[in-house]
Amino acid sequence: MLTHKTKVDGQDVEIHVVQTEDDLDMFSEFIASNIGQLSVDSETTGLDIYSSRFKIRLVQFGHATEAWVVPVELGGAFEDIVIWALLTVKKLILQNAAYDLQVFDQTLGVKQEELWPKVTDTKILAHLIDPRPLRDGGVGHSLVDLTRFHIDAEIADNVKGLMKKLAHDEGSTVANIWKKVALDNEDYTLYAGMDVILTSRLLRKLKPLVPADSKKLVRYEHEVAEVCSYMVRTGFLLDVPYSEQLSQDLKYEEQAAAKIAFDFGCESVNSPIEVHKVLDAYGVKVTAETPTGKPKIDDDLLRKLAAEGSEFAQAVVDAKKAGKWRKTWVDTFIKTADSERRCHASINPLAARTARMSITGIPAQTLPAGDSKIRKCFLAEPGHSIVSVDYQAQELRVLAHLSGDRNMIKAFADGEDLHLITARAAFGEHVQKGDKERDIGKVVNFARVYGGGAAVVAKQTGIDLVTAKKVVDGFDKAFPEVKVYSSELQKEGLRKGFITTPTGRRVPVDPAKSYAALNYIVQSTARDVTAAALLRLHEAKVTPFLRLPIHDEVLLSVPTERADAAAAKVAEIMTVKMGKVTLEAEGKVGGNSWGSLYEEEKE
DNA sequence: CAGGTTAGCACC
DNA sequence: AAACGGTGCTAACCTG
Repeated sequence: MLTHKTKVDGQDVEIHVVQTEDDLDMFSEFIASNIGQLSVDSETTGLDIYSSRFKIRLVQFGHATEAWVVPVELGGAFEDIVIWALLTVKKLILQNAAYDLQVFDQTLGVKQEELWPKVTDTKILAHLIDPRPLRDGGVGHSLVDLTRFHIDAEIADNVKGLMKKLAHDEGSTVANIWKKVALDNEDYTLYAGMDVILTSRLLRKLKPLVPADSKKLVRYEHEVAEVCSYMVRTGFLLDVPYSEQLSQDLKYEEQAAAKIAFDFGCESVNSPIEVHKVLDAYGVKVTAETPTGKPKIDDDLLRKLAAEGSEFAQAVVDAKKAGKWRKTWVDTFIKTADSERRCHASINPLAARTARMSITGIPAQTLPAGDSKIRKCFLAEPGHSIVSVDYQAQELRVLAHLSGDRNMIKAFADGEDLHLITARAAFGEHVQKGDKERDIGKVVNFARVYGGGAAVVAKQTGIDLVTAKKVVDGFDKAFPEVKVYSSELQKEGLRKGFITTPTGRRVPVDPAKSYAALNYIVQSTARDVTAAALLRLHEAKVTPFLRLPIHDEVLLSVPTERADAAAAKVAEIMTVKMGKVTLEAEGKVGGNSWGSLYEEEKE
């Protein structure tokens, strides 16, 4: 057995590294004498839990002054004892539990279901204390960032530097070192052991910092994380032959368009500098600028030029689009699919400042919605249909409730068309459903939720600034209490530096952007409506059918013969009353692919 | 040259 | 008086 002795925050700490089976007796004594609570972490070959090459290497247990590192990669007794320890310790502390619990599930066969009820996740606590990432003025949520702020900056840098140094020593990179490094490497085991010691210390520091209002969110967020983690484990079935064909078709499209652009003298369509060079040579003046003052070459400009007959601009648009669709979507799906053709998107249930979720790996929140091509890559299970259940005008209904605006509440209660109301307040009572004035009303309704004004509306709709102002005023006239509520909220944000949502969540408000307070509370409350719905669906045993949450929507795969009934049932479970406003969910039943819900957009 | 930043584009 | 909120990913570009 190897023992590292070092100091954290001025205190002596010991990290014991199990090397032979003889060391396991002492390890199990450590577990037995700390059976109430320990922090846990694992080291693995990478982050691709569901790939066939993925392996677990080390598992670490520890408290504030002592850690044990077990080389589970060796299997046998090392693996057995770790499984026993995971199941035996009564409370487990982890930093980003969803990751390690999926690792244990996949590699050791310890089901997540066994462990979630006894987990405390320091990352969840950190987010409830301050949801901002480093770049937005927060302290970050990674173990290193949290250690730097709450424990000791030097230790944080040392730990971070350890793997960097190791990668350098071995002639590798930080991303690749994890699978290569020797299991008993001293830097590696020191790093591994330090992680659990720091996690234990973090829990102590973070617990008292969770605001009193947010305390009730602690359990709730662990449960949301749990349900999301099950969805990730299930994965989404990929139509591999279709995806491969689509990838080829897109590649062909991209190359054909890029060839045309090349013949105009543009070597790379993705380089704004290159594209500008060609446009400039043809006498096109670009007036719009990027934030750093360079000519702005975007889709808006290129489409305008294409519409005026520019073959070059059209080619650039086509090549860029085909390239993005292939590289960002289709090829990523094919690459990440496991041996059973399933894609496991990774869901971060608590991501944004507002607590909105984010989905990475397969960026499922951002697949093109105007064309079914990309979403057709994903399939319901054999014999199943895709079902989507989404909240109707979720954020506007949340706004109606929060602001208490009588007109808005009444409009929703009577089933009236909110976009029409805004349009009529601006343009007069003659506006009808199909009119373009109603579309402008819709843009204004959303812009108001986002904190946008007349300039934004003008740009988005193409109408002039004066008319845009008129419609924005129309909104304020139609729903006067929204403005009152917004300014009260701004004041609160400026006074306290944060606002508190109805669930008790603190959302920091930047003094230079106090107008964003309204959007924050609406977005965050809407997120909690969907998150709470996930918990009710889990309670109702729907989880095995869930595929993904997408903001105001939940996506499922359900047996085809029961699809209509299931969609109705899920909608019923999701629908909820908020004061005088009903947050109504509506189910849609599709065919075998996700894309089937996006075909032949009518109207 | 790895890793960070910028620009652009996909969504709610 | 006005104020566009939140995300992820890629290629190109920049920097230590």
